[in-house]
Amino acid sequence: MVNDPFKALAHPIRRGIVEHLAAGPATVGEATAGFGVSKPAISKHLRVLEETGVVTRTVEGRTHLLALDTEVLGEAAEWMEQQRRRWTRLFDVVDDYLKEQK
Amino acid sequence: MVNDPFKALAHPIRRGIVEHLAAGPATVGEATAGFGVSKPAISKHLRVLEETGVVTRTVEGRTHLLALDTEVLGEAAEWMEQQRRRWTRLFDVVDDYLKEQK
DNA sequence: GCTATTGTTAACCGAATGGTTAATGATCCG
DNA sequence: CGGATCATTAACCATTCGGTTAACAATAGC
Repeated sequence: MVNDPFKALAHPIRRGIVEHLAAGPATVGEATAGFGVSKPAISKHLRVLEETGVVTRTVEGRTHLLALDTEVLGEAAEWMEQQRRRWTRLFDVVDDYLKEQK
Repeated sequence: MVNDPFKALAHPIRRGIVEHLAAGPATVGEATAGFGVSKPAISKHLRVLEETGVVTRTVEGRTHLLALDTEVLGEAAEWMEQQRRRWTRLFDVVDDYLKEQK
């Protein structure tokens, strides 16, 4: 089991799938067209995205409907923003201090 | 060369280093204490973070001063937020439509 | 019922990742 | 100078990752 959203987004093909699904739900074929890899390769990428909870799947007949589940995506983005802001705030404090010295 | 911020953040130790540096610059020893791996392992993780531009290094005597460079971090967070929002907006539209049907 | 379509699973392979120990560089300090 | 300290590089090893082909499963449509 993977369960790490950053790891899930570490591969460009997987980010490509997410980008496609951000426009709305799609079948496997639709969401993964044009990546230039075989179908088994795609299947593996999808499993990683599912395991982290980034993507959900609904089987409808012989096609599988994929959709983004943005909760995990949001949490990960929030983590990054939080780290960025903590550092930026400190940087501003130091910057102000340096300006005062002049 | 790695140069992919998502790949750089795919490893928990590397995220741990980023978290520490979000509190302010630190030496290698400070920023990487308590991860329970050898120093060469740490060196490799640092190289990955540097190659993506997430972390910068300033050599000062025999110690190396590390600091976050939040630009790349911000770009990655922005990408995720953008995907999330695009999907959420569509979801809201569909949701509203379904409510109207009642 | 046969065939095409959609997608997965199984088995395998090479390359990358993440870790180790041993040796090396470079600086500080008595 | 000589030792202690901070950190990297080199060489090696096991595991994971990302890809392949071949075979299978399940539905759709003639």
